[in-house]
Amino acid sequence: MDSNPDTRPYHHGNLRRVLIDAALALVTEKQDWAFSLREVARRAGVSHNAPYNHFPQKQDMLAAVAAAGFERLRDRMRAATAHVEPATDALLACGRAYIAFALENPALYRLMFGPALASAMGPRPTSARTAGAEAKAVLADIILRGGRAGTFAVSASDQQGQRMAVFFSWSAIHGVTMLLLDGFMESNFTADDLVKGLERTLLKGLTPR
Amino acid sequence: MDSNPDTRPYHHGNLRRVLIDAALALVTEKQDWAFSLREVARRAGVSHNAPYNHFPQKQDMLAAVAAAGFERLRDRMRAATAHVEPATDALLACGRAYIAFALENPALYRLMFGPALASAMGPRPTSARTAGAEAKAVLADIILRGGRAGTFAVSASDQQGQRMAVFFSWSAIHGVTMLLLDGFMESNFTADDLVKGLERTLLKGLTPR
DNA sequence: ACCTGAACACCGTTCAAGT
DNA sequence: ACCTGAACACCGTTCAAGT
Repeated sequence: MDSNPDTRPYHHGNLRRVLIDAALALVTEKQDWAFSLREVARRAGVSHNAPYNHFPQKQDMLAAVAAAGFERLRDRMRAATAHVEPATDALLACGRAYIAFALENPALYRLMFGPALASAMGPRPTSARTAGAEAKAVLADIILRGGRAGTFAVSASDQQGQRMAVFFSWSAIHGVTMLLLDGFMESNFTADDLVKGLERTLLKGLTPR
Repeated sequence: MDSNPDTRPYHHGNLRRVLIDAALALVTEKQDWAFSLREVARRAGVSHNAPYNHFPQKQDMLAAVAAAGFERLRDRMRAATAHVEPATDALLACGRAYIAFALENPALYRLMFGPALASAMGPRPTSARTAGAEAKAVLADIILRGGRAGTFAVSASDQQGQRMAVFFSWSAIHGVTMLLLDGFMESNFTADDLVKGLERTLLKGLTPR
């Protein structure tokens, strides 16, 4: 907001948030998640060392941006599926919203599943992983709902079965999304083909026989 | 081989291959695909500019390494599925070999689906994409075989249906693999759970009802 | 045709210093 | 507690020069 060095206070106040937003804007504009810390600092109007007061390493900033991406994705999934019944419809709507988000923000989506997670495979849960788990929870809600209503073949008492259903549903959506972004989907597929395939993949393992 | 500057010929002969192998070794050793061009050159015992005679940009070297990775994956898939009958067994064996490869070479697998493809989404097919298509073809072979034998519900005449089946099968395997590498799979899943889930995901959409 | 060495602009990170 | 500026080692890329 206040980028004039004469009026800008020495202590920024909420630099952390400003830096994350600047990074998000950079990723979106250049469609490349490989931004430099210095460029983000320039965007935010601070010295190239100011970020180190909020992120010990560049990797931590990447993780924060990835977390912001997961939060946006989670909100999209929630908005697309709230109060949608039956659960089969909710699951498909969730998948469509998920893919739409990735197609609108391909570089951000790659960042979310890329460097931030790759180097954070240690025991401590990074912010990115926590935010990812929240997006996953939206999917879990839908599947549990469907299980309770008898729409899906997952019993409310079989917790391991529930976890498996959630994981493999997410896998299916994530796999389609990634191969789509990577250009491995035949270009003559129509949007209808995609929805039909998603339906097949997502529901076939869940619906009672 | 001949790293002694006195006996090594001025013209290397097969520097391109040597560079790719050095990069592969670096990725494997450091478990990080973000190697530097200069480090690869040092490994190969040449000046930091020698690679530019074989790769116009660093990105092209990344693509070449990714292509080498896809070739290895393709060979693994072939070895695990050649002469395996029926097609259901071949498909599951393929999925298991695929995941095993990714777990043994996580950094390489990330590279294959990461920066090399991300920046090469233009019209011209990069070496990485071509090699990826070859790995995909192994999957396609299995599914076509199963279709002809009546094991899978894909008719030999419905080419679009075949392509969809291949794409969504690959998506399922890729999605499971990626979320696994990213640590989004519950740690209490056993190998049996994984195989069971794979079976469900891969076969439910393909087997005749 | 293939490789080298100097040079350039840029980067992540550290450190002492300012407010 | 938060930010700045100088400094260091490193990087991708270019260019003129060697063989």
